[in-house]
Amino acid sequence: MSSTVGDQPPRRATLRDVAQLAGVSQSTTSRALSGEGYAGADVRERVLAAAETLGYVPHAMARSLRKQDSQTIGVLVSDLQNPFYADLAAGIADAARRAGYTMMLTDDQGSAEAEMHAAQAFVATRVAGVILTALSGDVVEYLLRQHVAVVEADRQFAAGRCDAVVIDNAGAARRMTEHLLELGHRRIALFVDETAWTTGNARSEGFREALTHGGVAWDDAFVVQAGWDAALARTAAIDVLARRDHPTAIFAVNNLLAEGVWRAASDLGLRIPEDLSLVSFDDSRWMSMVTPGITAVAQDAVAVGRAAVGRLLERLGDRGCRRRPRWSTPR
Amino acid sequence: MSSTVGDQPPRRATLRDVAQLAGVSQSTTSRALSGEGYAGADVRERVLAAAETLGYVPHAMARSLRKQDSQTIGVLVSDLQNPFYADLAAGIADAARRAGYTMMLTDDQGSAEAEMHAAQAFVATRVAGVILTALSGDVVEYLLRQHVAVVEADRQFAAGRCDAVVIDNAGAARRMTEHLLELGHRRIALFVDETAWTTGNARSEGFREALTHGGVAWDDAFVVQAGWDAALARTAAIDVLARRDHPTAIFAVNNLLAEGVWRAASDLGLRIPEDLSLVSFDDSRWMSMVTPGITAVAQDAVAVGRAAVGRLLERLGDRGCRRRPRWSTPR
DNA sequence: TCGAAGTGTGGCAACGTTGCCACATGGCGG
DNA sequence: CCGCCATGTGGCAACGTTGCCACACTTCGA
Repeated sequence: MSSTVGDQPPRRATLRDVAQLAGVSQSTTSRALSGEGYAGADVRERVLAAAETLGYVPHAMARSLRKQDSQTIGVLVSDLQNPFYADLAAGIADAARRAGYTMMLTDDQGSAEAEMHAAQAFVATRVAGVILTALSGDVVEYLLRQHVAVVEADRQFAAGRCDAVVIDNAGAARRMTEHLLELGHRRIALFVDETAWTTGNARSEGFREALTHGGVAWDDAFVVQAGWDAALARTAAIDVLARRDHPTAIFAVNNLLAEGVWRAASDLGLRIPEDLSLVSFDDSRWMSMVTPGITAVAQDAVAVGRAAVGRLLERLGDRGCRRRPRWSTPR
Repeated sequence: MSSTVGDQPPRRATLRDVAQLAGVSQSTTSRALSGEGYAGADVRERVLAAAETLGYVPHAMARSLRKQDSQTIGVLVSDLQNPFYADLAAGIADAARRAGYTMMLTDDQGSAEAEMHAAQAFVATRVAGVILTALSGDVVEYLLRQHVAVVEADRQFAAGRCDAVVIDNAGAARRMTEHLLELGHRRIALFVDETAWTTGNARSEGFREALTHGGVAWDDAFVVQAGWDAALARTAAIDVLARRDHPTAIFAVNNLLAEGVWRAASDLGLRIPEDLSLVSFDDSRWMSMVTPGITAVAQDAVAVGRAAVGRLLERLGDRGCRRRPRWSTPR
């Protein structure tokens, strides 16, 4: 009666509003909607109807604040434009959604500062956990100090201190190299990104093992630090391939480097695989389109993402059995 | 004195803790940290030191709840594994980070249900705004009913009812088609995804305009509803190209369809561009690698993403001039 | 007939912040 | 000498939820 006469308050409906409309207390309304605790059948019905008419959507932040837990996981990858990370993110998104979690996603563009910033944002949001492809151990240490559940994906900096989902990089690299040796190659170059990362390191290891085992001498000149993008790799590859005793095969440890090498070969008029064999980690779509084909270790990044979510949920003690909310999805 | 003797409470430090350690009230602590309102120089220093030692990170949710605003934007795209959407997301992520916002990202895998679910999650989180590539007008309507600021990207379902960032699809398609006509092509097929979308529709329009203007009769058989992925497009293309009066050029309205057509041409042993001209929307990396090259409308999805964020911030009345927090980034 | 259990419901505090207000100083002019 | 401003600081309520507890009513067995 004495209320203001504003036509339509642009304010979003709150639990209090629903309670008032249904003519019951907030406590009861909460119980009716969440399905925890007693609530009479008729009351429940009235409450649900009221919620529907008001278009009530519970305030996730308020809920989190009160319950001291969050249904959000933080995800931090290196570069969304790289199909490997995009796939990883897609896998995480899918699994997270299924488990009733939402995903807060960022990429650092190889910048440690951006990475740290993102980590802080995750802590600020009190995410339930974080999945990341780190640039160094620093962020992971920070997150662990903040008691955040962390799962490392793809590469590992804090082995033993938190969960990780990684593939057998050394083994795959070894098998790949053995394949090249079987084809008769003796001068094989390795294009590697970041040896400080477990991926680059393990793949180098596998490569070296296979060479040693195959009785091929290790040649430092054939290990190329090819930088972090296709353009740099292209330049580096042109250099290497222009040498007199150029390699007859190149092993690129990721899709970007493979692209660079491929372009370099194209620049130089080299045919693959006649003039140069090219093998790679990360099976990208273009590899099957490009004229003669490239052999690649198919890394199922989507699966890695899903697995990472699985690990994280396990770690959180959540068995993935989330209740569905009671109110129906709006039309 | 009478406090419990737990060694290290795993509980995260709160404003209250910082205040106690600094020996001032919560109010003062809040002011000192946020930089709003009075705070003596010495007090400020003590508070900052206390925050540092405790590793204090402000609780973003509590802040949002109190201030009734959120520093998060919701982003909903169709498919993260499609480079177009990945780029879009990357652009959004970048611009959002710069403006001090965090991003909540999901993809619906073409599922309207997943889309609606995500929209509800956004509302529940009380995001500041949403950027999306919608599947239909329903989600947009829902979000608008909930008074959420919405920016449509790539395609538009609620024209005039909310902001949108779209390119001149009709114009670009027209110019592309004109190019083909100039090359002498008269039998041109259009591979289109979803004519209910403004993208597909406008591109079809531009195509039709160019044909009409160029005096080429419209042939329904040359408009192919090619489905939503490369595999379907491939099959469809094989069908079309096997006809006696097969087209001499194909215009694919997106990168997936172009890939399908390219593979079909490859299957049939057709050379591009000698036997078949292929033009496309979305300039993907593979197009420049694949042997003879494909002409494409380079859509800068990253830029679209950035622009969408710009629009959204404008809409929110935020001029992008966010204050940096006072505490330094942890080591 | 009375108490105990069973079945619902409401009151209230708390989660971690912030912003309004009131209050405590000190220096100053009237 | 008193009141007033400027400069700081603390108290308190509120944001929207949830969960504990207390309470009211019904039913039932002793």
